Amino acid sequence: MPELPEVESARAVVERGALGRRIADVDDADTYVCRPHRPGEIRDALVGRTLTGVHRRGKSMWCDTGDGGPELGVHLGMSGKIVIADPDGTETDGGDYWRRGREPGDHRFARFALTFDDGGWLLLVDPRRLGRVRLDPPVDELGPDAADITAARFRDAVLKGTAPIKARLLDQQAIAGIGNLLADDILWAARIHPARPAGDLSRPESDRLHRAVRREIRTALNDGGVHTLPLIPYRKDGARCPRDDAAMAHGMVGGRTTWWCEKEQPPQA
DNA sequence: AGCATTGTTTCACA
DNA sequence: TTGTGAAACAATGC
Repeated sequence: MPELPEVESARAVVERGALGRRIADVDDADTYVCRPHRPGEIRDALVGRTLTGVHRRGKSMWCDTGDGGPELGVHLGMSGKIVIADPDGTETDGGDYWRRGREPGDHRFARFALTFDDGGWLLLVDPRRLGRVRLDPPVDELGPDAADITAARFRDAVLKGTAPIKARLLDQQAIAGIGNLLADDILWAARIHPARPAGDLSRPESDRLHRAVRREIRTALNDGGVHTLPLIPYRKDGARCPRDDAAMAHGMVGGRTTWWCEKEQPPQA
C-alpha cells in the first residue's frame, strides 16, 4: 500500500509517537531489511540517542538522531507499516494492519524495532520484508516531492524523452512519491494515455497532468490513502469507466499492470 | 498449482 | 545515452 500518502501517514505516526524518547535498544537483526548494514551496526549508532525530527520525501522517510548522530532512513517497501507499541506490545498508533487477528506482543512481522527507555516500541511491521532501514539514506537522489512540485519543475523533470509518461511518473529520480496506483489514477484524471511518450505532451496536457498530480495526491492524503482514489474500484476485468461508461482497458506499461479508459485516454493526442 | 501484488534494484539487451 | 523488459528480492492472498 505505501505510496506517498501512506508514507506521510507513517511519518506522522513517528512524529506523534517517537520524537523525544531515548533509544535503549535496537533490533536490527534482519540483514535483508537492514542491508547493507551488519547486524548491530545500526544499534551501535543509535543506542542512547533520541529521535529529534522526522522528514519525508516521496516514499522515503528519515529521522534526525540529535547532535552528531546519523540519519535513520526508513522505506516501507510494498507492505511496511510503522507501529508505536506499549511495553506489553499493545499498539497505540499506526496499527490498522497490526490489529488483525493478532494478540498484543505478537511481533511476528516486526522486521526492525527501537525500544525506548520506558519499554515502549517503534516497530517496522513488514510481512514481505521489502522495506528497508538504513543509516544516512541517499535521499538527495530523489526528485522533487510529488505533493509540492511546481508546474515548471514538473515539466522540466518529467515531461521529456520518449519513455511512456507513466514510466516517467514512476521514476523516483524524476518525481518522488508516485506509485502504480496513483500513476493510473492521475493519468485517468488528466485524460492522458499512459503510454504516450513523455516528451510529446502539449502544454495544455502538461498543465492538466501537473494539476492532476497535485489534486490526486491531496485527495489521497485527506481521504486516507491511495485505496480511496476514484479509479481503484475499476481496476478489474469487465469494469467500465465511472465517467463515461466506456470499457476499462489494461496492459503493461513501464513494467507494471496499467488500467485506463478506452475512450477518454486515446493513444494519440 | 499458478497467478497476482501497492516497491526498488540490477542486468541484459536494443 | 536512452529506454525496455525481465529477474531478483520475500511473502501473502486469490
